[in-house]
Amino acid sequence: MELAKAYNHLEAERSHYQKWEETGCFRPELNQNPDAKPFSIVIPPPNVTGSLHMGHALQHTLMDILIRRKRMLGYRTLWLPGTDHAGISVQRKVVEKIRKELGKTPAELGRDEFLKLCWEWKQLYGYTIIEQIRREGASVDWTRHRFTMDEGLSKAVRAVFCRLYEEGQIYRGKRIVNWCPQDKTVLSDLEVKEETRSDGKLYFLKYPLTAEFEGKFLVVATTRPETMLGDVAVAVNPKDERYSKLIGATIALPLTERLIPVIADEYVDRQFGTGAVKITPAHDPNDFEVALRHNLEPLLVMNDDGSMNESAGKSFAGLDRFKARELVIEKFNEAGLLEKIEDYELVLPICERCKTIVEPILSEQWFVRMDKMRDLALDLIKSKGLPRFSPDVPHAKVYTNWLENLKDWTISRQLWWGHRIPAWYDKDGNCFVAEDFETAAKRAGTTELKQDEDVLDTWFSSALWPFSTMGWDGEVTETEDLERYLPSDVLVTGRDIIFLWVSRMVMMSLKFINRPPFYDVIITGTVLGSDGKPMSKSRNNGVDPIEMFDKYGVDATRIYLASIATGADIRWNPTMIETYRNFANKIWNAARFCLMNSEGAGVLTGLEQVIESNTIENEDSKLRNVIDRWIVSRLNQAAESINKALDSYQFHEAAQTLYHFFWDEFCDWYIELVKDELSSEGEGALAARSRILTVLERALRLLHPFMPFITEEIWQKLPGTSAVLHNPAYSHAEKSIMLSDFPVSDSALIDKEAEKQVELMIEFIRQVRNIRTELNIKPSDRIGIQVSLKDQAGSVLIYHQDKIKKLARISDFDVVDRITAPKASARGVIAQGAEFAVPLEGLIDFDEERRRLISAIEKAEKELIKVEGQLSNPAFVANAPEEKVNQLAIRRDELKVKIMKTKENLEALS
RNA sequence: AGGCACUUAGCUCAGUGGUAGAGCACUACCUUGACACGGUAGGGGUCAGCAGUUCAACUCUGCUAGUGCCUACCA
Repeated sequence: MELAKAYNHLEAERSHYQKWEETGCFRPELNQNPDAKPFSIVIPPPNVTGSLHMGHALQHTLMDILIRRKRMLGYRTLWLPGTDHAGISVQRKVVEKIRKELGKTPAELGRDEFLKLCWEWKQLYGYTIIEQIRREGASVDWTRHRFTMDEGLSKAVRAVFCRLYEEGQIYRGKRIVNWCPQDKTVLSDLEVKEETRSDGKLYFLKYPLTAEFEGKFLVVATTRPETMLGDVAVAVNPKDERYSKLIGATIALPLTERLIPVIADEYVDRQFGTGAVKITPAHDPNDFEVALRHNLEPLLVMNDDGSMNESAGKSFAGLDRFKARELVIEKFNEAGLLEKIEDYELVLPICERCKTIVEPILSEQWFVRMDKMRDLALDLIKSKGLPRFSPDVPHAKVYTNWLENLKDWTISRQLWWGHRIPAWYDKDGNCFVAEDFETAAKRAGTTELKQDEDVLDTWFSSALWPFSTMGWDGEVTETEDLERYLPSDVLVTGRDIIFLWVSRMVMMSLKFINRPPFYDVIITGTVLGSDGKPMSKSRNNGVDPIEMFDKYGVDATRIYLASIATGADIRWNPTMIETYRNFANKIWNAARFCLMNSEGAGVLTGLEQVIESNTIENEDSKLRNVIDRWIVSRLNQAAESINKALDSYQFHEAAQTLYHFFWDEFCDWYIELVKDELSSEGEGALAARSRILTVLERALRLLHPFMPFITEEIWQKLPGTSAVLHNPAYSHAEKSIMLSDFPVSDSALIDKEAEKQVELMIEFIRQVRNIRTELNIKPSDRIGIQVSLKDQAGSVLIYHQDKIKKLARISDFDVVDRITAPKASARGVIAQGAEFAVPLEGLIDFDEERRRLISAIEKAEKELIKVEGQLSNPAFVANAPEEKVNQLAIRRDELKVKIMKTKENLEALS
């Protein structure tokens, strides 16, 4: 079997995913072990708005790594996929589409027609996203795919709404809410972002007093002068002596015909502005509270599109709020009532999605009470520490603090696309909440009912996602999936939706299922552009994951993403993805080499066979198979470290271990050290070929969760792979690396002695190579070498001298008791008392060699001074752990020997 | 305004109470039958600054300076 010279990722990616999906590899039902432990992840459903971005690719990669590894370990693994209807985002897109294509507004189209177009949109983009998730290699169970507006999930939404309403946890009321005049809907606090404007202004308006204070003014400061049209009072602090006489006085509100009182309220800060505050209860939450306390009627002066309404007066009605602001100032100025305008840095609330300035406005909406639900979530994290956030700092604390200060949740939205609120009104305005029209009608005693026009916040259905996707719909409350997979094991998501989503899933699951939705929450960082700023269209610094897949391959992109995911923000680094593309190529070529030399060989089923196959009686097998014992030991340590890292969600550590094990240890040393055996004609060649195939195969298994495609591509081609290598739970299934048994460390195969001996060989080869380079010896020149060795350290070098000769390009390897090489030699000292000399008559540059030795002595002496300094410190010897002291003492002796021998060499040279 | 995080080689970033690491970039050499998306050998850092705890601090504590993020109803 021969592989192409370079790895063609596109070809591999095309074929394997389809095969996996078709053969049911992603389904938990494939697992035939009745006692298999479940492991589940529910995907955060991507919005059906457009296409996936790098953040998705990152999160999906991490989830897939966890899932694939657990599957290979024999868990009954479910990764449940789905998509979100994303109410406001999709509605905006469709509104834009019909405006462009039909020149119509939603109102002109009508609700039903508009919704039809929304569903068409969902079909199209939902499909795109599903295809992209496939492209990522995500091993999700597509047979369980859910959409937030599927019938069952919608039923769950209605059931939850009704039950919370019946319990009084959902109510309808008039509150100051965040209003987006562009989207014409209310927004929850979490959907409102802030923008600092340094060019803001603070306007000081003079309000004329009446009656006994005729001719006097009260000056108020405001950033939104147009709201003065809705003023119902001016408030001062009751303790403010400047104004105490004016409390109870009347103001003739300019530009209106209205008279408003001066009132006293603790809310007013005497230090700020003028100490007098205009009270606009319909357009400011604080003012609303003040008005409630003083029994003042709010006056709404704005329309839902941000223009002024009739109540604002004839000259303002219909004017946009910002035009109205200009006009108010102009008129105040004309009347001599504008005291001054100051520059003022202000923070504007803006709509998260359309960036329009949000208007606080009095409106009737639906809310969920948060006090009791909040306590459910708080108890869970305080008493059981759930969910466990990773990284724990700072998220657990931020989450807890947020819950403690939680306010009621505005759940109605003035949209059409979404779950319509299951509330009906009779002609007298009485409200009937029920799961369907028939029930509502029965309760109302009439069918003349009108359903609430509004839909629910998208996050309402998302909050039910962990259990609604598993079949819970209020009527059906127990399913096999729920029993088995809830709580799911891990949630992988971004920081930005801890409050919006994570907290609400916790509350709803506890409330309705009486179980947490998940145990662990992995919070990933944000993928930033290469300029260090968040990726965005306007900055043009976005990186499309699909383009990366095409250019570098899915596997390279995946392991790159895994290698940097620490929970901190990630700056997109184009050179790193290239590094991992190169890594994929390295894997490919290593496999290519192994396959070129696989004649008659095959993967061995047990790793211990790698050592056994190189054990021959009546010979010193310990020396013979030391290199195999070394690589098997290193492989086991890699497996241990990878498993440990993934158990604690340290993906980058696992990625690094894989990279260095495969490249540095397997390719650079193991392959090079055994190369000669593979191509030999001798008896041993076959076994050696099987050994290298086996080590490669295990390495591929370790790599598979990170790089599913290339590993499957190669694995399928390795001679000797079959379902025998599968985890026992999948022994019946068609062969695939994704069902193979994930390597776990076998302590019996960890061999420190072998590691030490091979390290000695490596160190020896390195030193000889170093001498060659430093003394400018041509690569083509073979050199002779004299070696003086001690004990068994030496026996390894002697036994494997042919390999050493090849790798260090040595012609003669003379083992001697004492170095007798001529003066004109380069010398080296290695650990364990071994030294060597390279006689180089005519080639050696004395000065060069002297410089080299002096530099080596200096380096060692520098370290020795440090080590001796520490050892001669009585406090150190007394306080430091004995092991540390001993280690250092050994190091001191080593250094001393090394310095002494090197000095001898230096002397011999002169 | 509060809270949190970050500051390590030219660049992008790992990392640990006990001799500073990776990738890229850099220098020199190499068409060595897996791989130039490669190989070999190198150079390069008083781990932001100051002070403290400790036998020992890049690692723990405090302060300072920059940078970033989150939360908050101040007109």
